[in-house]
Amino acid sequence: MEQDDITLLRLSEPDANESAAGRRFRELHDEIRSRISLLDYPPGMRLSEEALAEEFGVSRTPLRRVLWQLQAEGLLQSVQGVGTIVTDIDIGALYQVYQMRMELSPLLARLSPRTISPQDMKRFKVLHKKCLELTDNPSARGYSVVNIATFHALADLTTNEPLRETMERLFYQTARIWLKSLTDQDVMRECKSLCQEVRDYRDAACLGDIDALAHLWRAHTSASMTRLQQKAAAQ
Amino acid sequence: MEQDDITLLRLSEPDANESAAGRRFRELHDEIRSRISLLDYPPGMRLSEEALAEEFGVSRTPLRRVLWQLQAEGLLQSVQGVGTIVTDIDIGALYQVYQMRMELSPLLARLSPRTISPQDMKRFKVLHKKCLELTDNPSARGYSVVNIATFHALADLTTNEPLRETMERLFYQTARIWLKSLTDQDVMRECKSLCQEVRDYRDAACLGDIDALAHLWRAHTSASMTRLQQKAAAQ
DNA sequence: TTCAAACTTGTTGTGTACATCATGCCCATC
DNA sequence: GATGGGCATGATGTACACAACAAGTTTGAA
Repeated sequence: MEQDDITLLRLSEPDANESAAGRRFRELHDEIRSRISLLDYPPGMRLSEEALAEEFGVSRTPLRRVLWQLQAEGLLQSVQGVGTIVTDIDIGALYQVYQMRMELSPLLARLSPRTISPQDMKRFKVLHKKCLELTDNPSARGYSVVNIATFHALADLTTNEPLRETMERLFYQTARIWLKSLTDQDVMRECKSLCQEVRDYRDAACLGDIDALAHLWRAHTSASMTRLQQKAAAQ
Repeated sequence: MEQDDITLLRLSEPDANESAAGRRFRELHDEIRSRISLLDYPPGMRLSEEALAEEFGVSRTPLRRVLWQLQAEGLLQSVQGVGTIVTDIDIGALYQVYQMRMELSPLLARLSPRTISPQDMKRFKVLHKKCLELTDNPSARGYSVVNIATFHALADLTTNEPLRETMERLFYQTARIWLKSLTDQDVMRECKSLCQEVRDYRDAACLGDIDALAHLWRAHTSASMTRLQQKAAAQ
């Protein structure tokens, strides 16, 4: 599955007239963002600029640009003398982001939607296949990989760049929260839930019904938020 | 009016536990963003990192962080060997941003709105007074100052940070477009239009009706877009 | 024994020299 | 006179040394 992880997660296609520096920046950004989202770098962890720079074979300067970008996106927080810390998110901010996401998802079908192509249908079919594999062998990390890939499959259905960028920004602010403090039982339940969700998307996509896709997305986002709130209240 | 410019435009309040570096970054960012929005740095202009660093009394390193941020916000574009260029915006991207902004403005009243305080009412009253002064002595720059301040007065009515940040980001992507290629007649007409717009906001604010404010905002944003399209079609 | 001050260590922030690249000018050549 | 190549110039990109700062550790005296 590791090879598929890459094809599922590496989604920002290189621009034709992108400079070498620009490409490296984007690759580093996506890589570190993945690690944060998959809890390789859990909230509260301190990252070392020097260690990361050495690992990626660059000096601190270009790496710091990446960390600043992730700080602007709300995933990192740098403090002089202390370090660069992976941010946590409190329940209040989480709720605000989810509220916003629920308002944005219907826009997928309203603002410059693409017509659903056979490639799109295949993409959702592959995602559903991954989901089935996942329910046979559930894992928090595997769940997150499919969850992120599903988001990108949906977000890529609009050609409205401001909408797509905003949805991506907000999604990654909350994506890692799911993996925190999930029991094995929770993981199993969430994997099944994701499987049903992706099946719904696949069916709507095969019908070419982007309006249905958008409303399904909103419904599932809302349900996720509710489950998260119930879990938070139970603790 | 110059003194009022400052009170109108400098709106990001300093955080209590903000580091010296963080405050300097925010101040530089707001200052350069203002210059871009007010066409002190018009689209296509090449900025010199070294010259800017010298002007602000810092080295290139902290200044480059500001320029990268503005690049991420779509206001600048750096190319090695050429320079840092103030971006222009094509009609297609402009339309996409406006579509998005029209969908976001109604959310002002739906996502965590504040109750309108006497300070808010006073803020809109002051804005309207500035508008009246502006119609007596119209200028493109004065129009833009009031326009930007009006945006912030509206955006500050929600406590939903993701919403506020997104609206701000999108607003500044299009704010400077108005000033480009406006005849004196256009400026006069737009100043009058802004005056009516702000009067509507003031009246709604004094009634404490944030729902009306949000819908007025959407309506005026839509009208602005329509006027802009008509002007583009006429050229 | 306790507590506080100094020190050590490791981090991010800043300044600066150099590398890399694009552009326009100048001059030799056709 | 036109044109193409080399070169000077100035821009951003990168690397590195050092400053500023916070936290833990040690050491000394009360």
